[in-house]
Amino acid sequence: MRKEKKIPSEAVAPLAADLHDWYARNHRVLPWRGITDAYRIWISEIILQQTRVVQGYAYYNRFVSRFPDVRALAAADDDEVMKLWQGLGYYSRARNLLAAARQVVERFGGEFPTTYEAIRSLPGIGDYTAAAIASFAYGLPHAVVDGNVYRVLARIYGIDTPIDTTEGKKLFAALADELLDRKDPGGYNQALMEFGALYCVPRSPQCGGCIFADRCMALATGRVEELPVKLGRTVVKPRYFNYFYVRHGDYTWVRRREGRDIWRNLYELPLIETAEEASLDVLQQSEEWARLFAGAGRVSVSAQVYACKHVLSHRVIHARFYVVETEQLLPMEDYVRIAVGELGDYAVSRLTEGFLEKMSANYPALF
DNA sequence: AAGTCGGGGTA
DNA sequence: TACCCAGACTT
Repeated sequence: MRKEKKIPSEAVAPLAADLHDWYARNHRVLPWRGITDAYRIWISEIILQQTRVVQGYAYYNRFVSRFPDVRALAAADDDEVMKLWQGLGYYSRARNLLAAARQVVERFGGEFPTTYEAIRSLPGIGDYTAAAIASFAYGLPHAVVDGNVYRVLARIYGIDTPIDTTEGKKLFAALADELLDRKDPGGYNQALMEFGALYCVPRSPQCGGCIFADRCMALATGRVEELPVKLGRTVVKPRYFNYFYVRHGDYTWVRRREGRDIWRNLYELPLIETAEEASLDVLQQSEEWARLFAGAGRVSVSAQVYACKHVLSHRVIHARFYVVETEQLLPMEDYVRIAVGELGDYAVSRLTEGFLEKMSANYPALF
């Protein structure tokens, strides 16, 4: 029989009273705070998934300005939504956002759902986001558990169960629910997260003046820097992308990325991905090259004009860019021909954006 | 339970 | 560098 792991939360004075007091004195003023519009709260929560406030701030303002309500978003063009999301990362959020807006219109008559279960059923909304919307917009008693909550609770209660395990997730969810202030779930949730974001920070928190210094197990045992525990192994795999900025007159070519891969629904230049670093010579002898430039006539290729390592959380992309001018107008299967000036209308990855910026700075004649 | 999906900030 | 950020979804 396994020993029941019970966190003795009764042994620690409840956090709510001190938390509310701290929040009143220290919280940031943000456009999605102090409102009850579930639509705007939802937009902010999706944008802020795995994203810092400073990074998402401008995106939020642009989004709610362009799409003031759920019906406006539901009617939006897919590419425009991707363009608004460009540079923010985790693009499935944008795709799910649009899909969810359309479901709100179809399933709920255009009114954002008002129960936890209904909210949770929308694409892109998991346990955290459903609890956030339900408590902030409707005052429903659901505890949020995000990275901040894991950290604050792990430290105060001295919990070293890894947070990225099923056991850890269940344990913290149960504790957060037990601690939730039922009189003000939304205010309590926001305060707990804000406390983690501003004060109980991952590294070098100033525990000296902490409002919980008298009851923090981690501080008492000198384990503040060790908690929370995460198993997390980040294996970074390399990929090799060879891009071609193809020109014929004022035309160039782009393609929308499809399939289960990074940057789905974003646009990119003609690409040959290789299993390892490849020279231009090798690329020119490949089948992909032949297929790409079939019917191009004489093809003149620049030397590599731009190269970089694009680092993602679990990938490092070794990218090389070349400029190609073709004698004939290309058929270029899979790619769409556009005027060079229209490049800016298409949502692209930060990698491609970086190349385009570099090009327009160094070779303005090509743009 | 493990893998995938971005980009940027911080020590 | 390594870790983290108002996580969700797929396999």
